[in-house]
Amino acid sequence: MSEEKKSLNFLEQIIEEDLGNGMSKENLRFRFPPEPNGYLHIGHTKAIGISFGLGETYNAPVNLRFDDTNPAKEEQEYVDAIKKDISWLGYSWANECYSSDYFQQLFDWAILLIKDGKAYVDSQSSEEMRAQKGTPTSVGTKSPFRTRSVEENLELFQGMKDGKFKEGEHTLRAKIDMENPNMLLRDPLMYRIMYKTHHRTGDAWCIYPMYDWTHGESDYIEQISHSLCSLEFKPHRELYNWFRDNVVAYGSLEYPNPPKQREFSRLNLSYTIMSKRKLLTLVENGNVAGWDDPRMPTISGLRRRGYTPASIKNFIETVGVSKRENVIDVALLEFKIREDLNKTANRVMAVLNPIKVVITNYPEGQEEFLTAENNQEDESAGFREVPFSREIYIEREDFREEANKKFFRLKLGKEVRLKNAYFITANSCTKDTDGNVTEIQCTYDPLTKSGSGTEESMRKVKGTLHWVSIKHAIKAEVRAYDRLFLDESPDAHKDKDYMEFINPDSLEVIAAFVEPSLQTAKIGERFQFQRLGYFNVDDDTTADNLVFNKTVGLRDSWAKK
RNA sequence: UGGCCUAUGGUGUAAUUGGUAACACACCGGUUUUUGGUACCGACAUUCAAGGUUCGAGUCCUUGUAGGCCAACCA
Repeated sequence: MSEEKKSLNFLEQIIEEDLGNGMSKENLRFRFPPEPNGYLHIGHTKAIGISFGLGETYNAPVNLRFDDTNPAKEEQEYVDAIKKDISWLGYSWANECYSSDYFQQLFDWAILLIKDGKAYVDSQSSEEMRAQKGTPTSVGTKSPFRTRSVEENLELFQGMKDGKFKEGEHTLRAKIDMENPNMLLRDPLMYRIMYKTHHRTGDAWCIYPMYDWTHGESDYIEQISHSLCSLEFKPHRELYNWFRDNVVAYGSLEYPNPPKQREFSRLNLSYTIMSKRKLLTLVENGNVAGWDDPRMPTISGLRRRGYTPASIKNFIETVGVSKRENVIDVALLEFKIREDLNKTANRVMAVLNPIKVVITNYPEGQEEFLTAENNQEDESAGFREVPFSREIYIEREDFREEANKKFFRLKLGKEVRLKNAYFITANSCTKDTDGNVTEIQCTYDPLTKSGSGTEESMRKVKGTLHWVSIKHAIKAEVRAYDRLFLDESPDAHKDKDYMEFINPDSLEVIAAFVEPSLQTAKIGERFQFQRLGYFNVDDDTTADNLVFNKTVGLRDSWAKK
């Protein structure tokens, strides 16, 4: 209704232009094409958000295609994890596709290219071919096998497929231009021999197609209109077009619409890395507990950490799409999860670093249940009862024997409010032989009960503290996380390895006390521990061991001093 | 001694396509507050450089400068 004219990003502009030039809206089709060789991370979310987002805005189908042309690196485990992550984000694909479904079609087209003199079997070693390839500043030279006859090429290629040769003995190459300034056009490899069992095709094939040959033709077969990928594939576009334009000659009846590739910049996040290979290393080195370790920038890690799909989608939307290199501040991601959780997470009280408080004028043995609002941002969240008694825990850092006026919390002779309870005044404290405070003696004012409406309860005090009743509190393990790397761009240093920046203190395990209502908390459930941050129940939780992950802290303008 | 791509506040993204440079985060300050949270208000700060075209340039032209990508039988 509101015609807030949302400005189009450059990809949307391209699509609008194509539509304006006569492309039918029904022909719009996108795809997200991960290689199942690792887990998806927040960087992939950008690509997912772009393609699936375009699918939503144009009501066009989006395929999930596994680019599974290298059985040496790919596994079913990753296929399953990727599907789970995309579903969790809330996207659904039109078709679940696999590049391996097209192996036969690709092979047939390769034969036609050979017959047309556009591909040949090379029988050199990879070293020899690399030497002939030239460099970015010097041209390449032709392979001695480049002029093989069509008949010989056909026979050798069939032999490759039939398993008559050893790995490395022959390859199939496109015959393009060894002197092209774009090195990808210097007779790129189309097939290599590989005796590896594929997670889907088993041992049916012993030659596997390369990325460039496979990807564009898979787009073509699926009739993808806009094949969107990240910037590093820009040089591949020429090759993408070469294969496409040659194959269209063979397939235009069955596949009328040739696809086109466009590139956008990938997402980088400060204080973390976004390389599957490097993330794998963290897992294998034991720097983290696994791909879904809450410190990992993987989707499964973020999920376990307590991030919501909505917060991640909002993040991606805010980040935008362009063609320039960028590093997004993690603070934006953190803002997005706080923004979401502030509205949806119920508030509870938990004490992470306890110190005992005895309310000396509260009758021994007495207890009462006080009414607490679950979420003042959401009226439908309702209320709960929290037990109060003579002995409670508060945070150790919420008490000082003496402090200046800027310290709003408990100090000797001063009054503070206990959230949802009473006002208390600190009168004295007990210390151990080292001088550490072990107990604080306070008195409470019975007339100040929260919600009682009394004049006393309306009194203004600067500080409000959270607390738990010692008798009623339950123990919980809290895992607090810090950033995995201490450097803003850990893998952007030419002279230093990213491993040098690993934060040795990225995980802190805390024995905490939480209010009893949390006894029934379910795995995955999210809460705000008041004044501390947002926490969710970890997968490791068992009947007798409650485990929380700290998703993110509250914004804290006091801690900054 | 190559080819391609990109340059807008600290970070990212916009700018009706040549017409007042805006939005979000971060940072700083204030108001409200039973979370030092939230909400609200305010401040700071920007077109890579130099020329040129034009009444008018972030946008067009020229020349530079800086950064990124490209030499795997990986994707």
